[in-house]
Amino acid sequence: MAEPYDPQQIEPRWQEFWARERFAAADTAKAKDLYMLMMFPYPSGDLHVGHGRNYILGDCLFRMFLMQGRKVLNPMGWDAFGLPAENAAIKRNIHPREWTIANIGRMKDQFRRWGIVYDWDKEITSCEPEYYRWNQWLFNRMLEKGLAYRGKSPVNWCPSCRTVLANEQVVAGGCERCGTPVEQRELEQWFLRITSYADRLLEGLDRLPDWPEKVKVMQRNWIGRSEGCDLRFVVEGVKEPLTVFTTRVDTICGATFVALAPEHPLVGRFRATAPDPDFGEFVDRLRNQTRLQRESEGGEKEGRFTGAHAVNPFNGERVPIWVANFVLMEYGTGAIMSVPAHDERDFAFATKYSLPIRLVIAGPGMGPDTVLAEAYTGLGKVVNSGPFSGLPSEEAIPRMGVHVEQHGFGTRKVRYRLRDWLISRQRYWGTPIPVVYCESDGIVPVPDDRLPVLLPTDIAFGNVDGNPLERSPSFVKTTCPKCGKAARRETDTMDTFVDSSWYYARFINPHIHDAMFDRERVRGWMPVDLYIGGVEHAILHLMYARFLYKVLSDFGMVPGDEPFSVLFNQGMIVSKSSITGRLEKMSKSKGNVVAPDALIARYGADTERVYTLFMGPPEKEAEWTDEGVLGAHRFLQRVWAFQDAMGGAKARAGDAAANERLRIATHRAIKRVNDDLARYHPNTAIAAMMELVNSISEAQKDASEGVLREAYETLLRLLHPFAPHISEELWLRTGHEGSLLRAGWPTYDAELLSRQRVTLAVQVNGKLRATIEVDPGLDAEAASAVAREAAARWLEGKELVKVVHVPDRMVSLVVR
RNA sequence: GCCGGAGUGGCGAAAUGGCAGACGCACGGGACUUAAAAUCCCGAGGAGCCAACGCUCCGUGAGGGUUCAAAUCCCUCCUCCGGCACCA
Repeated sequence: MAEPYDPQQIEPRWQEFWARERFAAADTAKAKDLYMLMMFPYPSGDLHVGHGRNYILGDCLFRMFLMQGRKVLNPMGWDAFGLPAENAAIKRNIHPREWTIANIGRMKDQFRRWGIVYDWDKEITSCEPEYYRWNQWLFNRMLEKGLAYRGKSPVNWCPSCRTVLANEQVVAGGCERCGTPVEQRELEQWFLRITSYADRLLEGLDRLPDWPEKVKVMQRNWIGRSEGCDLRFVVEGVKEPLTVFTTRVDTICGATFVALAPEHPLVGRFRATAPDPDFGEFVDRLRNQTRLQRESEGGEKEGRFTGAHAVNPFNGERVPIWVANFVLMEYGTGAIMSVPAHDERDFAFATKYSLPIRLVIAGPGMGPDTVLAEAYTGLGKVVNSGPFSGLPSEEAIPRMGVHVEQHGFGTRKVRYRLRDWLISRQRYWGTPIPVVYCESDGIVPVPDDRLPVLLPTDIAFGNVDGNPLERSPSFVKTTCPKCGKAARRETDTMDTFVDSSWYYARFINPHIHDAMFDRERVRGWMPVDLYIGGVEHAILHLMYARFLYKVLSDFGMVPGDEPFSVLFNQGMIVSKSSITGRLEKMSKSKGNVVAPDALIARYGADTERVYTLFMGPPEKEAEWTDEGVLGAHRFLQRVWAFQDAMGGAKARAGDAAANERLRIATHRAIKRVNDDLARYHPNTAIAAMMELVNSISEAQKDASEGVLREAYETLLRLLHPFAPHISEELWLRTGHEGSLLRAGWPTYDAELLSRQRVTLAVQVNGKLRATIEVDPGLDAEAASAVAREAAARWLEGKELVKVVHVPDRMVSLVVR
């Protein structure tokens, strides 16, 4: 009898073995085979079982690929810059670097204890100068091409994190990280011109069939492309024209007023002349509102007449100009032509302020004189619009667009919701933006040969306002690279999403010192063939990475223009919160974190791995339960117990039928595990292995030694990617030398499976009436004959009208 | 409001046009045990009929449709989750 299954005794030994044998080492100097990658994590410290899902799934696939003899690059690194390190520094009075490095150590250790193997020779830590200097180098290139620029605009400011944020980092009006309502501030900041790539970012999505539809839709919505016209209205008494943007130029003759955003530059001119005495006060109130405050007003429309009028270029009509709270300065031109008949907001506004509503689009069942109870926003027939009346909207839009350009009323224009990427952060723990401000030369980039601009270490962290970098005289005070005179260094650092936008290319040969990455090898190894990570990065990371990859592509530095061929989003693991009582993502504040340590001590890492992979399809959310863990453990214990039974079968010929049954079960299991892993369904692959375990159990007493051995050793090989420690240990005890990782991946005997008798379902009028065992490959006539016999009872006295035969599956008899 | 995704036993789920509920959890019964745990074996969607072997009907959120055949495809609706949201 073997001793009881004790993971504590076997797991550490194999973990050391895999590390020592460097199974994960990939030689990227050789031709590419496969590049798989998990999104590199932020080293926040301890990992819980929810984090494990991502890495365990990746390791499972990686081990299968290795067993199949593939040469796989599977690296890991650290997205090591970021605010939590800085906050920890303030709180505990240690340097962010120290905190970060300590966390990296802990997380690496956790990976090891999970039995996860990476090619650690390729490790990247993004807070190291050897990495971040290439952020600076890339910034210089983008500056040269006009893709990086300094601009003044209203930006999102998080008062808690004390930094500006990109649009993408504002969620429901609050800071993505801490939830604090974001304020608008007019600041001069650095931007990357992602909007010039908007169309290519959209178009590229169509060439990514193996990305989840959900992610592509989210990116399309975020980019928010709309085609329309910029139209110039002449404003009475004002020289420069007022430009509005519309996607519905076919409705222009229904424009009964023009509305401006409170922040619109023209608004100031009307302060003195506007008829309402509270005009100025009204405008100031709206301007001071945060986004959140505006939203909380629940869409209530509000506005004031400016006293001024504009002229509709199409029909020469004089319409009043209003200031309205629902017009956004951030989108379009900050001014709109309002068509109450065909826009819900305009309708509500016109109703409230008794402005005229004129029908110009007749929908189904409507005529030119139809009185509307609500806005009709669909397409239809143009009416009340002079020469354009009678056209359907679909035709009117392009025709009137041409008319606009021919008569100089404006231009056709494509606009996007997407804003340029604001990368300045008023924080210490990030890549310094490599720029110097000089009295005489203005903005001067730090030349490449003086990179990296290093983060200074003489920093006092504390709960004070402003970027800590501003308080480092050695950093701020510098000289102008052009004229050599005293100058001030930029103290903002880059958004850490810059770091994660190109790291995958550096992984291929990360120790290169004279370049951002090894262009030759990158040409051979990009794109990433399989990218695994959480859906929370659907917009932020995945769009920035696609953008910078396209930039690098334009620089001729990378092949193709999409970095990730296949994207797999694993679902979250949730568990019941002791605070809210609901299923929540694991977090300390929700009191529902399951830490791996106790679990591994009690049941072993293999149990956690098997349970994690068995919980459900990995792309779906799954609930962690302690009972489920037990089931996974029992499964491994049953596998462990087989080592005794194998001895009992020595030199036995066994029962022929039992032998046959077990062989079929074995080969069916191989096929199913293969098929299921190929479609990323480890859950059903494990179910297939459980069935094989059941079959081996049944056959233990009467199958031959050879057949039992084949079944058992096949099981160990199939099991390896899921439960690597126990499978290696049992493989060794079975008398094999060396690692299962080099033992090859089992293949199934297709011929054996194809000659098995099959069960035919027999239906009569769509209802299952019998099942019959037949030889495979039975033709329609023969199948129909046996089916008629089996279902004779239901055919009596009826006329057989039709027979449908699905080979080896079913016969459907239709009777009257 | 718009856009996506989902809804199947007590629970996690499987089956993507062809035998609904594989596999597992929890549960019930039995074996082993002084006992318990562990382990092993058996049972199980619901309703009804039968002494029994078995048989019948119903059943994948609701309703309709296509089909010999629908969890799966189509239409209408409901609920939940996620994303975007005064985007002109």
